[in-house]
Amino acid sequence: MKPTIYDVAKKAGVSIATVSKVVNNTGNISDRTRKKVMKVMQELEYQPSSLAAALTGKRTFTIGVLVPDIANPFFAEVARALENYARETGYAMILCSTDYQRKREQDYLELLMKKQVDGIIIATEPKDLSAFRKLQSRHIPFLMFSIDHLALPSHVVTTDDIRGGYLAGRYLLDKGHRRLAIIAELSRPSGRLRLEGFKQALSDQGIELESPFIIDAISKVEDAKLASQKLLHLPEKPTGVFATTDLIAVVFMNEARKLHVQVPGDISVIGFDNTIHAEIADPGLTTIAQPIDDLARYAVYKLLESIEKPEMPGHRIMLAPALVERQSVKDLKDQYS
Amino acid sequence: MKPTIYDVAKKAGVSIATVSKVVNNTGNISDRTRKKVMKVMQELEYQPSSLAAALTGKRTFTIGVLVPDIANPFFAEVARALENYARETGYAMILCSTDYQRKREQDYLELLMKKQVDGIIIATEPKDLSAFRKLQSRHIPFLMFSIDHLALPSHVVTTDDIRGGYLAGRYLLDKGHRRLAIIAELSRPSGRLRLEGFKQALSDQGIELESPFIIDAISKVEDAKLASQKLLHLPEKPTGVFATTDLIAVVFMNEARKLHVQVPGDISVIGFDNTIHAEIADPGLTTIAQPIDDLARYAVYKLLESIEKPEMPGHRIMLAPALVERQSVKDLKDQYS
DNA sequence: GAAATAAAGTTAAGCGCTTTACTTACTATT
DNA sequence: AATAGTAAGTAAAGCGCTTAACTTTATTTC
Repeated sequence: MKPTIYDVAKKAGVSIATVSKVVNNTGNISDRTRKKVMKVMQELEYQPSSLAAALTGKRTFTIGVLVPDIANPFFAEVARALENYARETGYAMILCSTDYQRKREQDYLELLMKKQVDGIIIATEPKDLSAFRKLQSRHIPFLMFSIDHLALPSHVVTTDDIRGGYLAGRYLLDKGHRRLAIIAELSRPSGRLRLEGFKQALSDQGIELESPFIIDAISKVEDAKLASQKLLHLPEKPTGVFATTDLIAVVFMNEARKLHVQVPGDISVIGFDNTIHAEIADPGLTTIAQPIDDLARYAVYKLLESIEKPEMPGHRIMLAPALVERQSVKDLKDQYS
Repeated sequence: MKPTIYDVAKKAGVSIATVSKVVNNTGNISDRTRKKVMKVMQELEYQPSSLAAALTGKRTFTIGVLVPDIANPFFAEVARALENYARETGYAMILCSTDYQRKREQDYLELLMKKQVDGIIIATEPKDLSAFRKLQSRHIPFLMFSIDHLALPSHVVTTDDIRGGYLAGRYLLDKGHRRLAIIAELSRPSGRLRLEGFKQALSDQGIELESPFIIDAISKVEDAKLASQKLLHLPEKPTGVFATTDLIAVVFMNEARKLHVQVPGDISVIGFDNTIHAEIADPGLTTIAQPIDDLARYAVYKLLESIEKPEMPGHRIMLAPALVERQSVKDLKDQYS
């Protein structure tokens, strides 16, 4: 049987209170006693039950992480980064894929509350605001990750999507591109913001993005294919395309190749997210990198902060994305390329 | 404050034992009382603390999952499938990426023990057997996923890698290929088994795989590039290549293209895992699919089974992989292709 | 209608820990 | 040597729940 604090106390000839103090490094314990207790703990391979500890008002040292789908490489990387920072601070992470379903979201939030997690990181667009209000009324700290939701007074840590779109646009312009198009996930806020930033960059140069050059797509292979084909069959093809996710960008490059349209020879492509897709793609995909590691660090630290001081008002932290240059964009001003 | 069982009991005018019985559907409770208690629970938004329940000897309804790296698409899909089946049975999943590091593995196992998880699924090659023996002596059920370890008497659920390699080999042979090569992850058991199966298929046809055609690689972009180049610069190039992971296969295809070697025109390629890479690749990558969903289902169910009856001896379940045909292999017997 | 049986509830102990309030044993101060 | 002050340790209550053992109430049986 797993040894308990009583076993340790008995074997060491002290009270359980003393053992508890040794374990938690609190109170006054002589060096002699401390050593004796530690030795016994070693011998018994004693491990305090965090369950019991949590029941007495201590933390559970567990956080919940809600993502839409962990099988999506972007969220997999997010989860990995979050996990790293959580582990560093002694926290375990319960992973929850909501699959964009309201029911799953609700179920998971309930589960997390039952388990009394210390806090929750939400990286999925909320379907059910009332569930979140319940978190609030229960004083369970939570934080929106990469999702901005004005209705919720929680902390928010997100990439500056507008800026990302702007960067993409300006980069293409800098490379001499003027006839531009975008394939954007308009069904998602981040997609719309990226579009907005992109438009902004163009209008700063007096260029307007016309609606045939704005194509809506979901970031799934099939849908991205259709969108790509639509774009590739435009009577007047753009010279530069911004896809709001790497997956869309890579699928676009494949479709282009099938039609003997060279990338970047005939059309330049820029993606978003800097996932493994961008790295593997051929040519390497120039893309806007979300600062995933920084986002994760801020997220975990902010969450722990509001676990400690629950009354803190929610901050909104927006981190700048960065351009990662690979080979998918041609410099039109460079006649040798 | 979060309401407790006492709050419910008081408001409903019954004892806490009665409330407990209503919650767990045990004992004898009249319909009238049950309804009354349920109503109060609703009003108070009462949620039983699984912490407290677990402390009284019940399950924690939490399992731990150890993977090497959740950011790796294959493990991301594994995690997703496991998560689905865990959730279905009311379990939460604590995710742990060991990063192939002994220290992290140990830390996480310790964490999971402290949290008193009901069981652990291990999808990473054990670095520290003694840690696992500790699990055994503590009677914490665990299960090896997609990893076979003879020293451990636990359940094992894995893909039949030998068979997978065999399938790959036979498929290439069926398509008329005779000069074959393999890029294999020889540092990992699964890679070695896949190689073995591949060799077997060839030797069944009286063909021997010679050592220049066996190239070792780690499943990372840089290393896969080097391995691919080595293969592509062989004086006598093979007509068919088996890469033991999709990532290697895709990188190989890219390197081939750079050298103006057509896939599948000049060289056919077959991968392993059927990850998103295979789907996105152009041409679509023919690959051996691991039955991830089935593996996950078996894994979760077997684990829960041994949580219920801890004394059951460990079974070894090996599921057959399946070939997924796309466009990366040319049929040499078909002169029109 | 009394005794036996079944149904519906309750009491109280215990799960493994933390923590407050308390006791005991020293050390320092005058 | 008496007093105060500090250091080291303990006793016991309580966290929110489950459950065995028990009591009370209702139902059946002859």
